[in-house]
Amino acid sequence: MKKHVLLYGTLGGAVIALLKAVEYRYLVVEHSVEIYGGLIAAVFATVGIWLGLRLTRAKETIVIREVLTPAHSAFVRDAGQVAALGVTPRELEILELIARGLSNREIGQTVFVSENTVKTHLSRLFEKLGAKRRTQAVQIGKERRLIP
Amino acid sequence: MKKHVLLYGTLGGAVIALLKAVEYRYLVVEHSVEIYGGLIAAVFATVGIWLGLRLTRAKETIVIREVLTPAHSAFVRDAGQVAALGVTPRELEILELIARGLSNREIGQTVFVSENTVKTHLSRLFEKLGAKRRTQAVQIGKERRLIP
DNA sequence: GCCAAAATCATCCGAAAGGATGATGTCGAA
DNA sequence: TTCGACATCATCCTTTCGGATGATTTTGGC
Repeated sequence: MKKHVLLYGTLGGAVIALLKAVEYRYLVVEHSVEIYGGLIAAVFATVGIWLGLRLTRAKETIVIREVLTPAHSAFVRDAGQVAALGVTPRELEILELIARGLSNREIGQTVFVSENTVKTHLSRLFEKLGAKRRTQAVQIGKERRLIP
Repeated sequence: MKKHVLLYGTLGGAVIALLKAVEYRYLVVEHSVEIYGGLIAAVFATVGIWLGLRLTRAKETIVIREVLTPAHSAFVRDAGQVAALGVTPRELEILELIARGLSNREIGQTVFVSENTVKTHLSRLFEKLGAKRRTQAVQIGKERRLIP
């Protein structure tokens, strides 16, 4: 949370500084309140939404997903297996993305972490699943009903 | 999304109107830019975060639609897809082994060909399926009913 | 506030995978 | 017999994976 506070502080400061600088140089000051107000509002609304999204991002992976495959019933994650293997939510999330065929880099980009982080998650996951390769991890994951 | 735009518009208008009203009555106009900027920033950041939270919360309320086809029916390879993509039997065979999590070397050993051969089969397969990685090939293969 | 689990990131290094290309060999159809 | 599809193998080179290790930061409970 500290990071966020800092972020806001800095951002606010920057915006205000920018406004001051601009005010005395290029823009007419008439009706500036509306203009600047709108500007600030827009910027902070954007940042706010972004932040809000980030805050809750992947809060819980317990969401049950439905599959379009017309041959199988709804997927229900086997919580027992998850607990027995000690697989964390993040690891599950990444396993799913691997099953979708993403590379480590792509996974990092979609969940907003570095490729390195993805790799460490994977290392641990492999160990927990007893897998030597990502394809094997996917196979085991499906077998144990960790992923659809 | 229209609702959000409207919401923001109205809110922005309200805030600015409020500011105007206040400006001419109670507050000193000196340094008002900073004060109002901060105010607007705070308000919109809050609203933004709140909105962001709402957005993701809604996303988590995923509905579970489901098809009621009987449990596992035997797998039937989609010959049409196979023909359409021009995938050869050997390539299919290897794709299945990949889906089981085998490495190229292991596949070569189980099918009695060299690792190099496996690789060329795979290269062609990837091209036909439009896959960049083996995991992706497996995903596509399952999707198109080339493999169970 | 403190602690443990989870998540984050990095670096080094070897192994595996993937791309590009060329060369045989086999077999069935034209 | 010639041609084309399929299968086989190789070499060179780049990218991606995965293992090992160490470290910091968040976070949830107590």
